[in-house]
Amino acid sequence: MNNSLTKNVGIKEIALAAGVSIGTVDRVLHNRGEVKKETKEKIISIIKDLKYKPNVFARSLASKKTTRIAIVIPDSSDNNCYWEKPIHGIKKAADELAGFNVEIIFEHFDASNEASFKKVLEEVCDENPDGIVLNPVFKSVALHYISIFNNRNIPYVFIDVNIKGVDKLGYFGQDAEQSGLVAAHLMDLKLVNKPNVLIIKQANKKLFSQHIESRVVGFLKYYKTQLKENNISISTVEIDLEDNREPNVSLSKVFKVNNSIDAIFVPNSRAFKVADFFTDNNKTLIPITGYDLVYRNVEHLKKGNIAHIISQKPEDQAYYAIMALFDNLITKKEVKETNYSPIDIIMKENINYYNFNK
Amino acid sequence: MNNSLTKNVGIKEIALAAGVSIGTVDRVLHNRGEVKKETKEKIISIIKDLKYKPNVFARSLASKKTTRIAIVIPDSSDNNCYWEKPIHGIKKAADELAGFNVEIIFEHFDASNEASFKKVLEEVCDENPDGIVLNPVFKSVALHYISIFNNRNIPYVFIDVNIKGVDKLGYFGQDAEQSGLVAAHLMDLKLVNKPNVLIIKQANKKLFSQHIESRVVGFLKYYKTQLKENNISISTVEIDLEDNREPNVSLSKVFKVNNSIDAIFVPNSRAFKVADFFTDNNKTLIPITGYDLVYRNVEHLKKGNIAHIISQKPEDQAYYAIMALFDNLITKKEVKETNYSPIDIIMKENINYYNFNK
DNA sequence: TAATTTTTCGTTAACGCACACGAAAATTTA
DNA sequence: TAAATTTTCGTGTGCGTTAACGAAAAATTA
Repeated sequence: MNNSLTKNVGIKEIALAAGVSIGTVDRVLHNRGEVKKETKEKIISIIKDLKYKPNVFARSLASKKTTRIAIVIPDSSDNNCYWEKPIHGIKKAADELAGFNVEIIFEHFDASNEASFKKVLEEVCDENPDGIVLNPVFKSVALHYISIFNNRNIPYVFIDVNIKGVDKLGYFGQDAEQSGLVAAHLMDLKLVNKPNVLIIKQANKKLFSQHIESRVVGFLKYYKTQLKENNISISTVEIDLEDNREPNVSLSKVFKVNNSIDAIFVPNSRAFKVADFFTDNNKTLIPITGYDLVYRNVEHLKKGNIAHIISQKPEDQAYYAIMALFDNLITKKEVKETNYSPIDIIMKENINYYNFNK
Repeated sequence: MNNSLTKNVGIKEIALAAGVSIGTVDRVLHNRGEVKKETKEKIISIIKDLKYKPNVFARSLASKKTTRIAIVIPDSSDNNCYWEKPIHGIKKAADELAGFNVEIIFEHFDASNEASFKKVLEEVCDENPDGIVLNPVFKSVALHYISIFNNRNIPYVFIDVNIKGVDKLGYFGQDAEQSGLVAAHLMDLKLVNKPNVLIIKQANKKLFSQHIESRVVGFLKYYKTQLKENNISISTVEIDLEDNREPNVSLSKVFKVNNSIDAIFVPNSRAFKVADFFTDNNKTLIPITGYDLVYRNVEHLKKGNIAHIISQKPEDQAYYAIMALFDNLITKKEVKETNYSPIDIIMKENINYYNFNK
């Protein structure tokens, strides 16, 4: 439990070893020139030999420059209040980083509008921050700006949505497919006798999300891998939950045709709208499994109108993303490439131990 | 998102406002005397008014004294490997605190031996640390030493087990009773038709734990509050799971008498022993719900031999306890009195997203 | 009241690093 | 070769805090 016994070498020791002054050492450390080539090389090799690690405390004490971290996430609308969540994590990180000379540049865009995403990324480029936390929903646009970041040597991490094969520092989010498997298992616990399960997908193509698609894939996979394919009947309906008349219109139709649905899976954060449909119309409830602890989901969960919620700790994702990025910027500490957050299972009984944001 | 615009006040600003020198301010900050009563009070009020927060960097740069935090938890035996877990959290905290001049004094005792507990606390008293993280399993002994800590003004936090009504800084652990409710709900999902549920309690009286007792209380409460009392039959058996011949002997007996048990609830971390009983004897498995992600539980969970595990993030508990204590020691930041950790529901499908340690 | 002790306080040098300033050394120009 | 540049480097100050040292002020004693 003891910290390293060897005294940390500082720039003073390096200067001594190299036969120069600390000023010169400092110049090569921040390579701001004005050092003869040979001495520079000599100092560099000594720095490596002695395994110099700057004292972050002394550094942030002496330095007046602030590191600037940009955060690019969707704004939270009435229809997509999920993105309120990460803000709490951002605030927490900002609080802890206060005093570390860190400035958080907070940028948000309209998640249903690619142009808005582009505009925001343009602004980020202008700001030229030291690091970026990005929710890269629109892949092609994201890729364009990512190449700019790469050129400028600005490190970035992804949050919530991942893009593979790019030079990101890391990804912070959930294993979406696996979360679908969990949802399926939960339903499976509750259902018996070849049940009918309804999956409600988002109809509006503008809002297509690979992430949510993966949840459905995982859900279906469960029954395949469990060899229970023939033990269940799954139907799917596409509804535009952004439309205020929905899901009333569509679900009414569905239930007119098929009145024997035993459970519903909503692979996005709007399960509460489905629960509303049941309570508003005084229909007998059937188990609903949804995602994310947004306010209205929590309400229904507490009342028992929603059976399960899969949660992904969005606050933590934002918090850890920022902290990891900061650590990397300051101490060059490596960031794990994939940082999956837990797949939390929330029910009436344990909701109070998860619903933290004040 | 901008950090406070007001420049952080330092001891210099305080000195100016009080009309004294920084030396005097420093003296009251560390109350090392040699300050007139009136000036001391004046300075203290100014410190509060100006919301002074010491600059931890400058402090750890200048200070040569280390703050010493003692941690008192059981050692992990073969029969109780749960306590391996918090060590990871302790290591993580120690890592992050390295450089902040923090020394972790790690003390462990035999959880089945009150004298060992007493001996360790005596040692802690000799060490005279700046703060203590304590797992107060033996209440009466704990109370004795707690009064000593109070006298010496040594702050302490509880971990895993709580004692109410004492002057602790805070408690870090799970709401045990509520976790029993969750366990019951999980079983309820899986069972139908007036099932027989067996609860396996720890027989050895030396190991009595209020904490584990509460889990059973919560479990039973579920069926009461759900008005399902008459819809289930619950039997209890006391087995000393520390005994190597167990649970073989006792469970064999139980199943000889009653062969229609549908599920088993094990309110401690040794569900794997019960699972062993089934696999070793080639008995048909029934759903087992247990606690804690110790290695052998995880193995069984992955294979499907254990249905659910309730987890309580022991690493986090230790980590947060230490960090909160440290924060309080350094910045006098208040510690929330009750810090419940989430009641995590772990199944085969999401285990990989929780089983973090190395 | 003067001398002595005790209480109370201000000054100052670190801690490890960043960076401005100016000086010495090397190079170029006249 | 002397003067003017340019390159290369060392010195010194400050970041906010700690803590040692010693000085001033107050209290006590003679």
